[in-house]
Amino acid sequence: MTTLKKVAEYAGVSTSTVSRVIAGKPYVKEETRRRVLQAVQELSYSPNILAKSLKEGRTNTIALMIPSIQNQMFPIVTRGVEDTARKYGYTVILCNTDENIEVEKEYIRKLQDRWIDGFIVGSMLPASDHIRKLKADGFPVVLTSRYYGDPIDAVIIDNHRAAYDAVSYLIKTGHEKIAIAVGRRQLSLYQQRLEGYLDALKDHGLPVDESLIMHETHGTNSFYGLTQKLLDNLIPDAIFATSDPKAIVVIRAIKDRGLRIPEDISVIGIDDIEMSALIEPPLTTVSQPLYKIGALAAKKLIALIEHKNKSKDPPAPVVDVLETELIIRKSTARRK
Amino acid sequence: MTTLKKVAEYAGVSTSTVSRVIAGKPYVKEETRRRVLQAVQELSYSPNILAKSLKEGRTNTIALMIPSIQNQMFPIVTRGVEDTARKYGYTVILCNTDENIEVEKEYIRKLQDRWIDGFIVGSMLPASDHIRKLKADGFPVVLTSRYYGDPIDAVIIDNHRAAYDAVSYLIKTGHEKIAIAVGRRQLSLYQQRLEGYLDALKDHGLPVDESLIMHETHGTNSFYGLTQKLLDNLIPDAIFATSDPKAIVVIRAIKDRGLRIPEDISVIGIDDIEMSALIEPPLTTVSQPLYKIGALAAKKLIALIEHKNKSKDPPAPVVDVLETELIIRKSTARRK
DNA sequence: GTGAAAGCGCTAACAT
DNA sequence: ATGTTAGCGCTTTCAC
Repeated sequence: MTTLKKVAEYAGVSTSTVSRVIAGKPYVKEETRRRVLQAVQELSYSPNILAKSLKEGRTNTIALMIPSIQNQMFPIVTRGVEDTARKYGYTVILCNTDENIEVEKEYIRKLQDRWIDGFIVGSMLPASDHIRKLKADGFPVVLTSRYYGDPIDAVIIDNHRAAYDAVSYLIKTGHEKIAIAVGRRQLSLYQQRLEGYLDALKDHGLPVDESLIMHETHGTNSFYGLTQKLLDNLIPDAIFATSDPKAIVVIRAIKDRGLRIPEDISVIGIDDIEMSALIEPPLTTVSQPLYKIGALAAKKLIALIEHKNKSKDPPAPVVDVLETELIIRKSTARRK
Repeated sequence: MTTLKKVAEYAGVSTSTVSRVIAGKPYVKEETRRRVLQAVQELSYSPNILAKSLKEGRTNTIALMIPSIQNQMFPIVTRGVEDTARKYGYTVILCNTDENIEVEKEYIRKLQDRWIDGFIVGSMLPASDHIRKLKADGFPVVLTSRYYGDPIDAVIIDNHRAAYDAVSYLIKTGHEKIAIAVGRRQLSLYQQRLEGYLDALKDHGLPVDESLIMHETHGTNSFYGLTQKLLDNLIPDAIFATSDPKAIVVIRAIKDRGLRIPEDISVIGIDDIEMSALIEPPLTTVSQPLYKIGALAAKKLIALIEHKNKSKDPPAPVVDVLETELIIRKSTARRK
């Protein structure tokens, strides 16, 4: 283990001089600098970040909290975060919370003790008061995807509008009996998507049929059974899934029932994950810029962190709403 | 910020006593212990892990290096790693290398400076000498998936056998013209899977037809074009994809050609990722225990780390070969 | 320009 | 059973 001290001895200077050279600070004679650099080279010294962090009170590490990396939305978001973090010299710690608020809390506690510089939270629940406390305690926090109106920076999409666009498209292409697969109601993003669906129906003069509304019971896969049950009673013109993973399960259920997509039933989703274009039929969906969401969240968080280092008050939170786009593929077709 | 010292003053004892109590060490009078715990409570003290790490020379952090979390194999492996790490009190840093050896090197350097306790490497390339050096320098390292016979702990599957099983199954169910989609040759796991294919053919008296062998050119998606080109010349009985993501692309290409699966062409893969059961038709594949691979790798790595703390010599590396299993679904059908 | 020395918060001999 | 003290490796005043 080569330390600063050894380099100093080797170069015949003091540790503070070496420190200055390493940090690229001024007020070092050119010749001295050269000698130190030489020593660094020859001893192949590299600084101990831990000691540096202890001294400086920051670790250049951020945490990314998500429900689960197995949800296909998150690998892309994660790449956005990680690529950006790396670009700025930060490392990221990945935390899967499984929607379990206790796991989330435990992570927060542990990471605070580690002096994590900031948090990107994609797993926020209405009850996640520990996240709010984090922010209130002055920790840099950026929310993604899930946002409940708190005074915290966030990167989201307009969920109501994405759903409204999807359902309007179905209506305009002649669908009338439109079912919906809604995710957990406690997540406002699903609540908003449900409302987008309801409003689209209303605005186009279509009635709301409660029996066409499927509510998630226990995970995404529950839509397999729910769809089967729905089909026992009636065949809708279309099913709007409030996320692509749900759409994929819905499609599986429809096919296992011997029905064709889009001939018998159209299916539309929201997300545009990688698989959406690859499944059969390729899924019509409203894309959200997942990579960009991650990248922007990371960028904002890092800005917050650097700002904090200059010890000003935290700036007023800003919520970025990114654009979504309807991607028409083969899982929907004109009716009548 | 509450520190040990403040707790000590508050409780009217020395810092070492507080340290002892926190660490649960013996030789502390029951009443003193209670008083300290009380102080810890009231000041809501929690230790600074950074300082502790600096002192102890270990960080309870491990790095997981993978090609990309966007490759659908890795979210599952990652969950295995992370769940296990958390259970043992470790945090994991996620590193996507994009198969870029420079990125890998940069990560290693950065993480060494951070005093990462150990590495799980799922991105090993034949040229990854920096990983070998890591191990040689005494760092705990565990390899997953990719293994080139180095004296390093590893968790892998028998690739030759997995491929052999897949192809043998095709042959036994009447397929003769069997094409193969082979991943990058420089990765021995694909080389081995190719050999498994070749040997299965040989053992069953089938000829090898070079024109049936598709080699990956630039990423998984290149198999879309390769498959199309293959189908221009001939329609094989089956296509063996050396991984499920490749199988999914191959299926897309076949369908876009207007051919049916399995009626016209059977398709078989290796992996059994979550999507494999959901696509149309559900994919016949040889499953590998991805979660278990991650979990076992983490467990082994942690054992290595704890062993190292007792400062014995590192134990001889052991390579664990986990079982694979043929999962028959709907993408293959009996011929003739 | 450069060096001495204090201290970030903790642990672990060593003393008592 | 408890306290004193010397670092872990680094940065940063403050002198010179």
